[in-house]
Amino acid sequence: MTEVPTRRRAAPAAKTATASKTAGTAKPPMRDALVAAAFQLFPERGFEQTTVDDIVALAGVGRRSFFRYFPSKEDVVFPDHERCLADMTEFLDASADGDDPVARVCDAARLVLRMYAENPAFSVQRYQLTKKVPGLRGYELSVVWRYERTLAGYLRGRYADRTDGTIRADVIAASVVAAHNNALRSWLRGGGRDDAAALTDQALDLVMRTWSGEPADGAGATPPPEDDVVVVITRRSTPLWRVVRDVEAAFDEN
Amino acid sequence: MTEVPTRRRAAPAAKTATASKTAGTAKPPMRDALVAAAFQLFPERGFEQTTVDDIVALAGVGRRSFFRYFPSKEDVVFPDHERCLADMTEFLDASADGDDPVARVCDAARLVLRMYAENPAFSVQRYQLTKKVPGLRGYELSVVWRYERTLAGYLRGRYADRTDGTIRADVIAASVVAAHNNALRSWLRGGGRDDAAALTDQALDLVMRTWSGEPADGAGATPPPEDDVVVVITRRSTPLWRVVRDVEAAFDEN
DNA sequence: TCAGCAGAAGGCACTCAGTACCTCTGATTA
DNA sequence: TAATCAGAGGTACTGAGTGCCTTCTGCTGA
Repeated sequence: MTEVPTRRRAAPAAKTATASKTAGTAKPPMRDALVAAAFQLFPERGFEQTTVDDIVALAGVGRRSFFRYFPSKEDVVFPDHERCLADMTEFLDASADGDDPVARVCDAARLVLRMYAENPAFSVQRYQLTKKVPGLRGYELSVVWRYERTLAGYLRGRYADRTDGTIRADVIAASVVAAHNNALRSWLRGGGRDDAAALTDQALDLVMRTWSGEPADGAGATPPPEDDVVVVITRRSTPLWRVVRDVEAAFDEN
Repeated sequence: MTEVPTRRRAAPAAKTATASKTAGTAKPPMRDALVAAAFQLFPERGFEQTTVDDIVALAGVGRRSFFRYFPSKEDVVFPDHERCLADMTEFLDASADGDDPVARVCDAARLVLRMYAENPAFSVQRYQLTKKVPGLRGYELSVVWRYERTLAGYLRGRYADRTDGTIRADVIAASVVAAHNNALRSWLRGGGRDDAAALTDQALDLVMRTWSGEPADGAGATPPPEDDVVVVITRRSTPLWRVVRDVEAAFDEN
């Protein structure tokens, strides 16, 4: 049996969810059954060699039902992105004017990585698929594009007063997505065993250092003022709490 | 009637056949006839409402021939990208080590815009299509992705000696593509009447100012060289939890 | 308790993209 | 003139995706 992403989604299955409450044990909703069946077959035969008929036969449901839950065969490979996209939109909508816009979109990108990291085995399996199937790669690109446009839309709003607002928004959004994808891919290549959050932070750090805290209109990438930089030199053997204390002290200086 | 990239009507195919032998990459006229027929029908009925049978009927050729020239129905909408991609690869391969890598990829991006600008009417018509047909947008994304990977591949080579080489390459490539697309879209929205080159220069200027001429190998939490010493470079504005995470990640490395 | 209702699921038939395989035709060459 | 070869057409097939209708099931109100 194959792992299935966290059970969150369920627009059509909402009724079933409440109904299953009375029934005690929830029977696996059809959507999850289809994903499970698909991800049992894909690694065996490959994506293209697996027909929708194969999937519905294994799941024991009618063919027509497949397309009720997934508009296309590709959609079954990315069952959670709609939800994640909604989360990201919501997260950005909840942003305050005082926030650093760049930091905000970086945090929004972290939501996506968190979704992947919630089910490492599933994510890695999917990565194996998307790597070799051009159709799936194309689908993934359109998903990524929607994330990028969401981030860019937010930034365009925040940079509305700048003359170079839209282009700056687009470029920063692209940078964030590229950095995120870089981290995500290296995490996936590592089999999902590394610390995904740390990888992401490291990748987004370049974006933050480059784009964050640029108030002036039309100014290039101004390196941060010297006094803002804190250098910490320590040893691996030092207890973490002591490092934290020292960093905190350095931050508080002046 | 519709404009087509390189106009060559399909009539007696004999002479062109011998010509193509000498010219090497000269396009068979049937290919152009198919593109012309497609772009006559698409604006009338829409992309999805036009079947391949409609196109071949109008072009007066067999259905099988369509798929000999275009692997998919979408391909007929982007008949020149393969060539442009090859040009870009060639251009980057011809780069010298002394060149500024960022300036080089910006120039490579200009090649793409130049291709669009060669046939403004055709480009604008295609833009109208891709805007409203999700399938075509997806196809376009995969084309853009290939350009981006080409640029990133070049930059990865140029930044091979940097610790943050791959991520820097990916982020800069994404920035260049985003800036280019921003300019391209505003040119297309303007009906292809503005000065495309000027728009592109303006857009790429932000990328140049931001990324060009940054020799130093900057990094957040740099992985320890060989001994126990860990160097963390951060900024006061960075949230403490993130610093802690970076330090932790640096400690865990190796 | 039952009729009726609504929504979820199944079934059927259809369109169309894309492929495999074969034939035909016309030009070139031995 | 015969052999060959490449480009084009034709036929039949698979499989994704859709429209429409039927069936089932669980809920609700009389």
